[in-house]
Amino acid sequence: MEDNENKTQDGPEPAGRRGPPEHERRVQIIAAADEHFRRYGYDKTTVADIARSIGLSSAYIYKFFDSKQAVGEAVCRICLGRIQQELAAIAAEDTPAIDRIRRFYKSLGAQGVQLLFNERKLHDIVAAAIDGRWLVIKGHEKALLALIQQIVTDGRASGEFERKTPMDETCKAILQTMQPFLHPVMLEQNFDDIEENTGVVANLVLRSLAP
Amino acid sequence: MEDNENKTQDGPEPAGRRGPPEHERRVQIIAAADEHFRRYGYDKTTVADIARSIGLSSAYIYKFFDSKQAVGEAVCRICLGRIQQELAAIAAEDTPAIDRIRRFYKSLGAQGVQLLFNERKLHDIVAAAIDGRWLVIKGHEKALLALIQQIVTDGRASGEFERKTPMDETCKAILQTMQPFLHPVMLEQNFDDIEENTGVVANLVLRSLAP
DNA sequence: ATTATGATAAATTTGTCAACTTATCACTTG
DNA sequence: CAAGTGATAAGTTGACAAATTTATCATAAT
Repeated sequence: MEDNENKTQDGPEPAGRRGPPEHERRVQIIAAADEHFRRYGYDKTTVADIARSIGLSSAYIYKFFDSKQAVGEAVCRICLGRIQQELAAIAAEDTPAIDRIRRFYKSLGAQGVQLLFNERKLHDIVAAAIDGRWLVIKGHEKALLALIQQIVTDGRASGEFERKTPMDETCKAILQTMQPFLHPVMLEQNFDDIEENTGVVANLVLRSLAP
Repeated sequence: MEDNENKTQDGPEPAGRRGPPEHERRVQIIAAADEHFRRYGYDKTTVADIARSIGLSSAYIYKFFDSKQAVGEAVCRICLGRIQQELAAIAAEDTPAIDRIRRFYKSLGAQGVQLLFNERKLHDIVAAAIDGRWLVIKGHEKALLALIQQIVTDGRASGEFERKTPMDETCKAILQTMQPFLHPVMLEQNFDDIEENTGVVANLVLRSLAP
């Protein structure tokens, strides 16, 4: 069946796991949690709710996850994974790196706003994840950094971008400039001109990358 | 005596005011509020606390301010005004615009961290102001934008910076890149490598501004 | 007129305690 | 032994009355 939605994801093994790593139940739990979190929000769904919806006792959930938060992280990972996937597709395109940078910013902003408006409850979980320093977030940033590096590397190879600045510094700085479109709190505040802002920042970054 | 601390500030008249604009009592109220907010935080100090500390009834406070929030905005304005002052000094320096940009970022980050660690209660008020969309914040951003424009204009005149990109776009984009060092929530999350980050972003922006 | 207040309605916060939730563990079932 | 649960301690939340706080107004003093 269609399992591994978490492939674009970060590091080796997700935190908060417990028990058999590859297990049908684990998948079911995450799916049920995702559904409940989406509908009622993280706070309002109890572990018992999740367990009940797949006909289990809540105790059994803890055979697979350390805590409710760990389930939250798993759902969050999937959510961020979807965002990463679209961005990864852009990064991997066979188009000028300049275009990819621009589209990267646009997609980031658009997906952020989409989450904010159409999947508010998930947006809230991501916000909670950042606030609570859930480490799924570190993974997300690492993933973005890798995608940025991919584009910059290509751009340097093709002669579109300058080659003097240390790759690391360039990528770190670019990631910083994405914070306004990445961070839920910022999105909530600036959603009204995200489109314009992604545009002008992408332009600034591109001027900066020019050879 | 030493009154007008709010000179570097934003627009014409601060919101939430009421009654005589230039009045000794107003100054006293703000001073008392500043002291209480600093020590006990915005939430924990009551209008009565402020009034009592200058020997007035709380009703009289409302002759000068629309609401407790309006008093909060006034205090917030002074706090942000101090930050603006330091930044204005940098913007006005007679040094290469390149240096000023770099120092602008550094100062922004340093002052943000300083507020976070040494004046936590004021930091919290600024956070509340942003969250509640108090309009003192819009004023702050406007002021920053003006300072950025000042530096960029100088840099263009001196030949340090390129002249093609519309001034407006450039400044807006630069302000966006400052969000990670400007926004209290971001500062709380990234304080540990603010110094490095202001550095790399300033560098990125300077490469972008290069002619 | 300007400076100032007490009384007061409406909104918000605080404190309390019962109900609920999280997480563990010893235990059962197939 | 892998799959699964009931009982339960510790921690958290919800409901709701009491207390406090915000904000206004009519009125007094200078």
